[in-house]
Amino acid sequence: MELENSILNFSDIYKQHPKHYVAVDCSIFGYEDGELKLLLYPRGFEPSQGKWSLMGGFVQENESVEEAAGRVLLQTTGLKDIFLEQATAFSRPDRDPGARVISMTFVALIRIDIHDKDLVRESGAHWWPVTKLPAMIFDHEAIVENALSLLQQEASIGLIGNELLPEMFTLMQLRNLYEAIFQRTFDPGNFRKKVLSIDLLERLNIKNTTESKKGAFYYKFKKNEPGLRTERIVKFP
Amino acid sequence: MELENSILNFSDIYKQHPKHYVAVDCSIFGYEDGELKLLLYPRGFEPSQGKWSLMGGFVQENESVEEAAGRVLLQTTGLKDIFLEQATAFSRPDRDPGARVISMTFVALIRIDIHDKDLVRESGAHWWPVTKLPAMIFDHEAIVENALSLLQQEASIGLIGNELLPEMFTLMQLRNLYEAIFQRTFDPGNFRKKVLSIDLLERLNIKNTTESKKGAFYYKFKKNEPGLRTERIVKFP
DNA sequence: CCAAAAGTGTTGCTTGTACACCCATGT
DNA sequence: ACATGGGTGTACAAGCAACACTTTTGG
Repeated sequence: MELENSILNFSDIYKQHPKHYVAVDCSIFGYEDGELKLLLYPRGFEPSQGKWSLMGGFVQENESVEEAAGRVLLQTTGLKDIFLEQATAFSRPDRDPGARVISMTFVALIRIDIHDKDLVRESGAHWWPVTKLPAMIFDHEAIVENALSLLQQEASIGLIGNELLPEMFTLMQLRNLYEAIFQRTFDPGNFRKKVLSIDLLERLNIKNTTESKKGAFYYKFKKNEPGLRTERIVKFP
Repeated sequence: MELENSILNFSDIYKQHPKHYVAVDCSIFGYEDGELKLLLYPRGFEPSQGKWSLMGGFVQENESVEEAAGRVLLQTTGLKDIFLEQATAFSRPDRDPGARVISMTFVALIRIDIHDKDLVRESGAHWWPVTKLPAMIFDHEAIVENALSLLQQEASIGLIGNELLPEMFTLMQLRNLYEAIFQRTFDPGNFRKKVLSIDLLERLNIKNTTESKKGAFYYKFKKNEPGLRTERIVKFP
């Protein structure tokens, strides 16, 4: 981070260099009605007014980029302790026409069923199916593309769903989530066997009878399991 | 990146927020004498004088973080078009006691045999085997740990070596590289079959006779191959 | 009864892994 | 001759994918 330069004293070495706005932009994913969705906000001012934007904010003096992202998520969804993962930094000097802003991007997964819907609604935000995304400002489309492939990466080496599904879910719902993430189908029998083979789910003695005649057992994620991101769930690519 | 706020005009929205020093820190890996090595620089001034440091620099106004990393690499190794991959941002507000600096980190792979050895030597830099790294400044040890696991990730889903080995190499050398990266042994026969099964290497009609009695064919990476990071080379973890 | 999902079982193929075995040759 | 790595083959296990089949029950 620092070239040695013994003529300069301590603080001069930093002062030689420019400072930058650093933003965090979050690709917030949720799952609803069998679709993977992304939360976007309408930009309220020019340029690009009316275009859609990822939720973001600026990094302040006293916080890490992770803390900034958590703060933004709390402000916009009312949720604490959200699943957050650092993605790629986007930093082309001209990416934001308003100023030179370096953006650290994040993938956030939230359960649509428990977030603060009023908070989201009054900001004009909208959940967009990832298959039908609107035009976005700046390079946000590239950011989302990057976030999506990171999400697929995650879902392929570990079982995700704890962060996106309701507390209880059927294996069909979990499979539908994976089908939404990978935009392909999975064999129901094989998917079931694979998922149950890693010992991460716990079967409840309750059945969901609304989605099938026979009724399917609900499952939930075991507590205190170290999630082990080491099992291959699906082949990817 | 921006909350709507129609009272404020365009540029005020940015001016409300603080700016930050943004650094790039590169974990520069090379391969030599059967060992994976990391290039470190002695810090020339207090605090932490004498401790070792990753090579880094500050992001300037007119460059992306990738360009900044490339510039730093060129200045320190004399090499252009180095393999560079974004790793994680480190941003704890107190990570650098000199000032609040957000560091974007990179993994760089270079061929030790062709870099500018004089340039490196006169800066006091040293190639450290990754198994015997010295104490480093700030959070650089965490940065290196992160870089190492990213390197393993890369090596497990794609065939690396083009960036670390000489133009021509034997399969034993390639295997030794992988053994250095993963700190484990691989079965020579199985490794050979796996590596050759993805059609990325080209056998030359030259043999290396210095490392074995029988002599082993040299191989090189095929040109213009899209490197396809999609094949599993080794199981990881 | 039929459709539709739940759940289990079977089979064949691919891949990984351990290891045997011959080859070539410098010492 | 023998130790060493080069290179190939084999045999077994694990994982994956395709799909058959049985169960349950609402319409």
